[in-house]
Amino acid sequence: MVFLEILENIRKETSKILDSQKYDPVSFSVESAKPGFGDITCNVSFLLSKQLKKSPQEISKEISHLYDFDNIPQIKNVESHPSGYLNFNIDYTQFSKLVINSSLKENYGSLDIGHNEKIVVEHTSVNPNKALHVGHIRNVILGDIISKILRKGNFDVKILNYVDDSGLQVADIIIGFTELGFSQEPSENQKFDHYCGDTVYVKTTEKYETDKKLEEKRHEILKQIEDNSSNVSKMAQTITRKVLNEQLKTVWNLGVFYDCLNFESQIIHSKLWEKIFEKLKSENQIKYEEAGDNAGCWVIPAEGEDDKILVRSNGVATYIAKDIPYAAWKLGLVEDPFSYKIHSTQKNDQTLYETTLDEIPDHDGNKLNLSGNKVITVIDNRQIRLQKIVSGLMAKFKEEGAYTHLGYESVTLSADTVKSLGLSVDGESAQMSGRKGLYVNADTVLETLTKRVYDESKSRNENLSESELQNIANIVAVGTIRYEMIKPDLDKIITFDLKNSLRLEGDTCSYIQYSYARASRILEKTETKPNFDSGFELLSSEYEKNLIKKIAMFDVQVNDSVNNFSPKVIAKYSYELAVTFSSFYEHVKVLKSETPELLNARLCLVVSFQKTLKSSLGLLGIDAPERM
RNA sequence: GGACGCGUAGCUCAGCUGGAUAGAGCAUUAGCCUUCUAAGCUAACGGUCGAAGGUUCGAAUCCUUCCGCGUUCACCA
Repeated sequence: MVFLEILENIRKETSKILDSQKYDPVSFSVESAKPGFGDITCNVSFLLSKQLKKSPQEISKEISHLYDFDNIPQIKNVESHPSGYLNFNIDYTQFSKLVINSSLKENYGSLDIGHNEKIVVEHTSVNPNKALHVGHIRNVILGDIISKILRKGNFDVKILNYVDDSGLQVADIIIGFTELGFSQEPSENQKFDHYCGDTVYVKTTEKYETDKKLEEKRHEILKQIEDNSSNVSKMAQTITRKVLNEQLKTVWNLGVFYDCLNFESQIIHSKLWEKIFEKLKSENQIKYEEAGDNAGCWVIPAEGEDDKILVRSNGVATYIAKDIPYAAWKLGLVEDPFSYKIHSTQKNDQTLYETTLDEIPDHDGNKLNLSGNKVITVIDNRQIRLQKIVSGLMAKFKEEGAYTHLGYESVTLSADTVKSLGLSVDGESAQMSGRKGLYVNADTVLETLTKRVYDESKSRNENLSESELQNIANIVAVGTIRYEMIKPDLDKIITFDLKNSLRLEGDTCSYIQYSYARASRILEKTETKPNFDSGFELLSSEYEKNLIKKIAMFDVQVNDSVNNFSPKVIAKYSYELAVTFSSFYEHVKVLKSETPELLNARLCLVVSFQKTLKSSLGLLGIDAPERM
C-alpha cells in the first residue's frame, strides 16, 4: 500500500483533531485532488460548518494549524483554501523513494480485500451451436478481467463456463444435419463452429419460415436430446462438444481460460433440480396456485411484478428451473453430485476440468470443490429480470449479495458494418442475431485486427523479424479487443464498427502499449544499470512528479475496481498512466540528463513506470510489448 | 401499458457513493521529427450536462414529473 495508506493516515490524523476539539464525528472524504488544488484534498470543514455554525473557510483555517505530520512524512504541509477545502501537499523527497521502491515489488497494488475468500465467476456460457461473435466477446473479456482484478484483491477465484448443450438452439442444428442433409464435415478448412453457426443454423432457421412442420419438429428433437439414451442425444453430444472445442480455441487466443466446464445436460440428469425444488417447497419460497390463470403451477412470487412460473401445470419445469439449481450448486447449497475429469490442457498449460456424472477412479481432479461463498454471474442485461429472481432466491438461502449478476449492455453493429455483411438496416445500428446471420465472428475480428497491426508494425520497423512482427501483431490485436470491450461503462451499448475498431491512435490500447515500448527503448540504450538504493529528490520537475504520483495511485484504483466490480477503472488508469509517461517522455530527455545521479534517478523512474503499467495492463489481460 | 437502463462538446465517451474551474479521444485549426520510435507531444476551437421542478451552504451527480431512445414483460428455451 502506498497512496491508500497515506490517505488513511490523513484520515486518522483528521479524526484525531476532530476528537481533540470535541467535535461530533462526520463522515468526511480524503481523496486525491485535481490539478491546481494540492495533491490530496479533504472536505471536512464543509461537513462541520452546520455543527459549528461557522463558514467552511474559517473552520479549515483553524484545523489546518492542528495537523502534525510527524507520522506522515510523505506530506509536506496542509493549506486552507478560500473555498473551504483542506489541501495537502506531498513531500516528494520522501514520497518518491517510497513509491519507486514499492512499485518494484511483485505484488505492487495488491490488496487484501477478499481475505482469500472463495468466489466463483461464471462467464462466456455461449450456446454450443455457433461461433463466438463480438457480442459474446464482451462477456468473455469482462468475466476474465473481473476474475483477474478479484485475484489482485486477494479473492480465491474459480472460473466456470456453463455449456447449454440441450437447448432449442442445439435442436436447430441437429435438424439441419438430420432433416436438411447438411454434412457433418465442413467444407475445406472452415472452423466447425463457424460452419454450424454461419451455415447450418442460419439455413435451418431460415427454412422454418416456409416449412412450419420442420419448426414443430424442434420440440420433438429437444425431447430426444434430453433423453441421454437416444441416438439423437449422442449425436448432439458429439456435435456440441466439437463446437465447444472450437469456441475454446477462440477464447484461448484472447488469453481467456477457465477452471471448469459445466454442462446443462448434466445439471438436468443430476437431479439437482428435484433437490432444490423440495428445498424451495419446504422453506416456503414458492407457492402452488390452486386457481386463477396459473392454476396448477408452482410459482415464484416476484415483488412488483407478475409471478414467475417455475413448474407448469403439466408438471414440467420451465427454463428458470435450470438456472436455480446451477446457482445453488455454485453457492454450495446442495450436495455436489458431480465428479470432475480433465477436459483438456489449455493454451496457457492450465488444466481445464469438466463435470461428469460418470463414476470415475480417484485422482486429484474429482475432488475439486468449485463452490464459493460468493458467486458472480456475467450475463448481459437482457436477462436482468430472470437474474433478479435467482439472486433474490439465493439471498434467502445465503446472505444478501452472495449471488451477484454482473450485467452489461449488448453489443450492436453499426449500419456500415451491417452493410459490409451484405445486409440492410433501418437505423444507425442493429442488434446482432444468430438466426439472421447478423453478426461478426470473434475470430474474424481478431484476424482483421492482427493483419492491420502487422502491416502497421512492419511499415515502422524494417529490421524486425517475422516472428517478432507476428508477436507484436498478436499482442496489440488482443489488447485492442480487450481494451475496447472493457473501456465503456457496463450500461453503455457498444456499437461495434469494423472500420472504427482498427483505430490505433488516441485513447486506444496501442497508445498505452506504445508508451511501454518507448520506455523499454530508453532502458535498452543506456549503459547505466539503475541503482534504486539512492534518493530521488532530484526528480523535481512537474513531469517527473506527476508520473510518480500516478504510479502511486495504482492501489487506489485497484481498491475502487475490486470493491465496485468495475474493470473499466483499471482501463482508465492504464491510459492515464500512459498519458502521464508520454508527456514526461517528450519533455524530459532521460538519456541526456545533466549528471549521472539525475540519469540514475530518471532511469529508476522509467523502470518503476514500466513495472506499474505492466501490472495494470496485466489485470486487463493485456501484454506489454518491448518493441512495436 | 408496467419494469429496468440510457440521454454530458459535431461524433464516441469519462466524471454520477453530492463539492472547487464539467474532462478525454476522434474530427477541425495552428505549431513540434539532424529522432531516448511522431502509434507521439504542445496549443486553439468546441458545453443551457435532454426539459422543468425539488432537496442542499453546494446538484452533471440525489428525489419527482415530463420528453426522446433502448431492453424486457409466455404454462418458449
